Amino acid sequence: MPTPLAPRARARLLRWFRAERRALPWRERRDAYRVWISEAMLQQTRVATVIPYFERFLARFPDVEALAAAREEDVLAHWSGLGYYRRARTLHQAARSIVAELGGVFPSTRTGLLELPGIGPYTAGAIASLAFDAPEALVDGNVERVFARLFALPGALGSSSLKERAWELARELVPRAKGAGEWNEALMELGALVCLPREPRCGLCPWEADCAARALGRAAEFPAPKARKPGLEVELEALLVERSGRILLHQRAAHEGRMALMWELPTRELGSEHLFSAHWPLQAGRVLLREGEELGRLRHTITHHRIQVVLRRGELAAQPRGAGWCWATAGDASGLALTGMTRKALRGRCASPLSRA
DNA sequence: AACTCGGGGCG
DNA sequence: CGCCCAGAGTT
Repeated sequence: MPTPLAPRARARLLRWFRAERRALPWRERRDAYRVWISEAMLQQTRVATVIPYFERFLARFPDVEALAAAREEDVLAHWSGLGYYRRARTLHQAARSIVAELGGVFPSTRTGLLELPGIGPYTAGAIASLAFDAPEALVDGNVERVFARLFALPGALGSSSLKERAWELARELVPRAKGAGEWNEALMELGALVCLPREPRCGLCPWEADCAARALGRAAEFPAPKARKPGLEVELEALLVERSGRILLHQRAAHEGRMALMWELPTRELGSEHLFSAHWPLQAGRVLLREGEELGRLRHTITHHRIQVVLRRGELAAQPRGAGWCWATAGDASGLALTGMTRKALRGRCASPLSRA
């Protein structure tokens, strides 16, 4: 198969990247641990969102041993607000596996990396190439979009056909000897800075003359948009139970699909859909809570649910005891693994902002 | 192959 | 308000 991209074009991308690459915290030093944490956080999450989380996380868990030794709840607390909390759990499990089974040494091959929980095809390629400069390809949303335009590939964004074709091209194009990491990073950076989803800045692009979609005058039309379902409407009721300056929080069960082990205001779902729990959290089968006056409403969106939360004052019918309940001050709350919804509900009510030190 | 999982920022 | 983001795991 002929090389789909001329050597001059390849060199043009690298020249562009060396001139334009952003200074990002995880680019300061390239060890496997830092690459891994940044890649895990960056899954489906914007760079600007990740930066403060990355710095707090690295300060608290500076290496894989520190992460492995931490309690899961502490890891979750440092993830609170980032979303996709399974990432934090698999990160923690993988750290323990690396320390317990691999002597604290990071796998340096794609196949070795794929054995670890939370590391899929993209992240394995990223760690192998960025941290170890192994000749491994990667395809993320940026690369998929760049290739869809550069080669005018058919298929919707995220479709298996486009994704598979993008992986083939990525494997063909990645440097065999050295420089795989820089090449991969340059591709992603081009997607992040120039080959933007809505309005590509073709005038700034090192591949403007090479781009098939541009030649058709339809760069912005590639890739085809993904079909999306409308979010389901959900109405929740959350209770603010206060006692001597503290707020009652409830911890979601470990087996909950969503946001397991995260802390939240006691919550139930109104209406009949029951996409969330329809009842107040119980203790030994007993109802502990009664709802009082309405305090306000807020909107929150999680993946496919559009949620309206009615915030009410709550009263205790019995004394909550044992694990799964806590009385938190504003200060405590900043160190807890709160759900985003609870964080939002408490914002402005807590004396100090919920910034995690 | 289709679904699920958070949350935010921007046009 | 819709769209998309340095995806992975489950069904």
